[in-house]
Amino acid sequence: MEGMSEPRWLDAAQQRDWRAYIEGSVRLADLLDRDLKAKHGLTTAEYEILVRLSEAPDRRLRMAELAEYASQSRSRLSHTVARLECKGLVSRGTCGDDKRGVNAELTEKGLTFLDRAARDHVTTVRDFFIDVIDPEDLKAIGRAFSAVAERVGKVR
Amino acid sequence: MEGMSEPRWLDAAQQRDWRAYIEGSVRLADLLDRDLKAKHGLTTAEYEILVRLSEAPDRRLRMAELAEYASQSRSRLSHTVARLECKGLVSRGTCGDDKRGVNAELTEKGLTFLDRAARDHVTTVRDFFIDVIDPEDLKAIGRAFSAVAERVGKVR
DNA sequence: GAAAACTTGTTGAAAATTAAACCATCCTGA
DNA sequence: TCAGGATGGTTTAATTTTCAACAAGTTTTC
Repeated sequence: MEGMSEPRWLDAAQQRDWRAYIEGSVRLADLLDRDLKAKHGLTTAEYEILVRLSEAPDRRLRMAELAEYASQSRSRLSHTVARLECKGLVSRGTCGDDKRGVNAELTEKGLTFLDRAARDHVTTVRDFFIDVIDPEDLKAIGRAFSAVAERVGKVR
Repeated sequence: MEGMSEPRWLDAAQQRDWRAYIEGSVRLADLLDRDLKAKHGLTTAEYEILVRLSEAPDRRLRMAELAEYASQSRSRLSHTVARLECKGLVSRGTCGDDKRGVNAELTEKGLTFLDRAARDHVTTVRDFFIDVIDPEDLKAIGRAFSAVAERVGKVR
């Protein structure tokens, strides 16, 4: 089966849009990273974990679920939660029914820490993303990336 | 100046769109990374460098420019180009006028290697991004992220 | 024309991420 | 019931990225 067919290349406009997306998203991610690190000593990955935990019932989730919500591999999550535990922002405990399971829980300290970080973060997101984009275009982004997430999800 | 004013939080729709973007973009990036690595042993960062070089006059650029085009720090670029040089895909030489300058150049081998990788890559981009998105929404993404890139650019 | 200030690119170590091996627990079916 | 296989999570090692310090070259300033 080595009859490699000619790929359908992107047309000029698609190419331009795709490139714009790559450049914009990389630069934005870098900025958010630096911002979060400078002001609160947090990685974006760490921040994401704190957010998901804060929204969970009892501010607690099993590692596997947390990994899913935060779009991280389990291995990565283990390392990152270990770091957050050192900082006292998260604590780990076994979960009742399944003895393999581990629950990560946001500590009191973690919650107040997150509150502060979230304020700054949302301001930056606004400054460099939301406020720069036409509201209709933002909706389009929501639609588009929901579709992408779903499409990619099927293959994981 | 510690009169921290209340941040303007995102409204429900903005929140939803922002989250969708984060999730979709992270999952897409992961997928593209894995795909490129599995099929060609390349990082996305490495791939990006090869692409920029291939488009430059004489397939050659100064490190600083390359860093700019590929949205990478100079340090990171140094390391990455070193790796690519080991693989024989890129070569480095001093540049004439400014003795501090270093030119990175795509080798013949690098070019043919990139050709193959690009085929597969564009196919995956199509499968999981372009073809999943309404054409009008893609245009919106182009507009929006151009604006974001410009906005972020000003602050670097 | 020389000192100060800045730019370019690299380096080495620390931090983070990925990949693969691993252990313990849980589930399934014969 | 118990053997085989799957699942959940951690761990170790390899790879990649970041951070800070640096050497060498250029520009500015006086």
